[in-house]
Amino acid sequence: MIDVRFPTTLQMMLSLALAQSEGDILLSSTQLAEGAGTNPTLVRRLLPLLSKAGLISVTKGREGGVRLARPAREVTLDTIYRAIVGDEPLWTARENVPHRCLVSNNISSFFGRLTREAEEALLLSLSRRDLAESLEELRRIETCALPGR
Amino acid sequence: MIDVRFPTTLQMMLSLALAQSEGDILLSSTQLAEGAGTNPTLVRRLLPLLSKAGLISVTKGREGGVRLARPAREVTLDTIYRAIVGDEPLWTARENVPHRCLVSNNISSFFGRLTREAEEALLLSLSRRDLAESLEELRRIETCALPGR
DNA sequence: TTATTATGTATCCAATATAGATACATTTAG
DNA sequence: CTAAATGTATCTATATTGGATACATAATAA
Repeated sequence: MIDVRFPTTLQMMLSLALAQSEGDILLSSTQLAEGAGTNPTLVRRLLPLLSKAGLISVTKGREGGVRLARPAREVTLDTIYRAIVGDEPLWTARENVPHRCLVSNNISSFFGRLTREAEEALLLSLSRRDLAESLEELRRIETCALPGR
Repeated sequence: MIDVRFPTTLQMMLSLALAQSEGDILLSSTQLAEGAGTNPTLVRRLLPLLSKAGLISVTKGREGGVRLARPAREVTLDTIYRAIVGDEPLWTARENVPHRCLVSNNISSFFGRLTREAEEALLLSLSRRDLAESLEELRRIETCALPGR
């Protein structure tokens, strides 16, 4: 099964940014799930990760729900990625490689370095966008997609 | 199950680069598999991808085997990644997201752009290393790991 | 020509990770 | 106290990968 946690979380965060811009509205896990085309359980599994990272603020109980914990402009997409993925490296090498030659002896260290470098490049790319800017991009996309007349 | 095709392929390519530097030696899928801690079947599933990408040259039949098709200096790691991963995007968004609002209407386009950008950054990072340079790095790692006296 | 020894593939099974569904404990506002 | 939200546990279905076996195909040595 394909891992859709990052795209799903990103859509949740964009929905929260939109709700914030429309007057600090709280969204429930059910509403977030319907918007993202998934079910409330998955949303409720993701919320604590975002909450621990300080990106959202969650209120339990009646009249509770979810909102962004910071202005949309201050939430860059790399922090969302990190909140969901955690310490998991982008790529994982095979374990139990026998040590027999220059390559097999040191592939693990080498691959670790390579992975960290690539990850850094990836996160830097994500850090160039924030939620507010992304909402603007969504608006531009919607405008472009309108049928011409 | 964790996907180890890229790390495995990278190790195979490094082994081939080492074999090349030691006198254009051919390696069999069995030898490559033993070095990488896997089985010949997986290696033989990966070889055609590298071959189609023009990175290796494979000879069937008795006395056959695998060698690099180009000098190690001219094989950058991004081409290896592309050969194995193909067109598969780095991240895949969920399908069947209902179109109901600014976010859900346009998330698919937005996420596609984001993914392509991140992928580009990733490949650029990989393109900074080639196989020859990587062998040198393996040698440096091995030297550093020697116990001091 | 024949035996040997490579790769290329098909097939099957096992292991693993994620998504989805249900249920229920916990928390909080009214 | 009730209603309604999140937090979590558990189970199942599904998809993907890796490993094993077998065999077709190809090419070389003898």
